[in-house]
Amino acid sequence: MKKAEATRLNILEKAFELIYVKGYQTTSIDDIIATTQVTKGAFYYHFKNKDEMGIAIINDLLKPTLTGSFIGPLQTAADPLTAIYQLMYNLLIENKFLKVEYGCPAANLTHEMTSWNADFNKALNELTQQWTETMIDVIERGKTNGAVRSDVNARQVTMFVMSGYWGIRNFGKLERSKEIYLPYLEELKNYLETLRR
Amino acid sequence: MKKAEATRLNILEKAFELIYVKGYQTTSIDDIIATTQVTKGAFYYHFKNKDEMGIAIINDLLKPTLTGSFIGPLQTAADPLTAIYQLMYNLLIENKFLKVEYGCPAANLTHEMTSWNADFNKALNELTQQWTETMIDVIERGKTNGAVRSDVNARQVTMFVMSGYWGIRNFGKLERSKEIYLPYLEELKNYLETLRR
DNA sequence: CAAAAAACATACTAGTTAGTATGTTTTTTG
DNA sequence: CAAAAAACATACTAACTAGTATGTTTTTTG
Repeated sequence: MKKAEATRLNILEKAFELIYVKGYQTTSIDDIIATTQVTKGAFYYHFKNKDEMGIAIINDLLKPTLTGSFIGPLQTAADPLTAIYQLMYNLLIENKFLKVEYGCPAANLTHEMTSWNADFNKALNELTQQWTETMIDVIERGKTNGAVRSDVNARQVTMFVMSGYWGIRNFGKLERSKEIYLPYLEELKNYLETLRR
Repeated sequence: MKKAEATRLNILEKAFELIYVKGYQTTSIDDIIATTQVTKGAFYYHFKNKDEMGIAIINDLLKPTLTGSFIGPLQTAADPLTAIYQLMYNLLIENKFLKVEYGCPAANLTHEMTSWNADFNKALNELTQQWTETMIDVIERGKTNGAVRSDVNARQVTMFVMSGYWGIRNFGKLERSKEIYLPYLEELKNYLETLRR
């Protein structure tokens, strides 16, 4: 039971790529088996149906990535405000995997699926919660060690910052150029400075 | 040529409702003609194809609404910072048409369509530009009349604020409750106050 | 009011979709 | 190494999709 795991992972990765670019609804099973070179029998051996595969993408691919690229950099940071800015800068400008014209994979799925699919909603909610709670913790830590003003509401700030991130991804899709991220990042920096003690 | 216009408008309005709730790709022509009680012949008399109808929804329905509900309140305002906050509050909390679980119609279409459909991209870009430019003007006006600090970068602030709006709509879809808007709105208020002279 | 154009109605088609039925091959295990 | 289970392969189906072909009805206009 080792090759089978590889097949499953291969399906998830290729399917994720297609869905990131084309959207979930418009990526067909036939698309997926064509690009994976896996037959339909193999696909349905590993997944009960398309939605189960979609949920698996969130839980088995996105969650670990989130932990690595989104959560790790925050937790190890000395100064929380700089860390938040640096994280956003990295995600928007440096990250080679996320493409400006395709936006944020998690945000895409949220937009497309959450209104009418409870399973996707649950999985994506957990994903988001994890990021949110981490950022709240980091800010609270900053309040304790004196880097952040003590009257700052950590949850409010987190919601505000994360909303900005998702929203600027929307602009990116419209403009199809990372240029559009720059004024956002500048103002994010200004805003974060107002929280400093 | 009066009844025909009514038929066309009826199609656009019902189709928009369906698309707002279900998404563009997953709303079929058959769905639309079923809820409008209009036959397929009538539909294709008014629209060359599905995409032409989609673009018409943006240009003939969304643009006028934007002008009324999003742009008007900004232009007539005395204090720009309060006006921006009030606009966001109204859109998120008071507005009876926009539902928290379905998000922002323009953002939904942007997420779903812009990556691969140039016509949708263009129409949605124009829509967004109109709102952006208005907000920039309002802030610049505030700088002139002394309500806003003169070192504030109006475009940066606009991008930052509008990103927040779109992003918090994402959270709303996940949480399916307007409660989630409140911490965002509080922090928006805090942020806007830092721009005051 | 009659001819012409506009507006709508019905029946159909070719392609695509998720999913299944029924196999065969490969791997594991006693 | 043989039986059993896991992993994969092929061919099919029923439902749905956007769009069309070919009508009929309604409205406009000279």
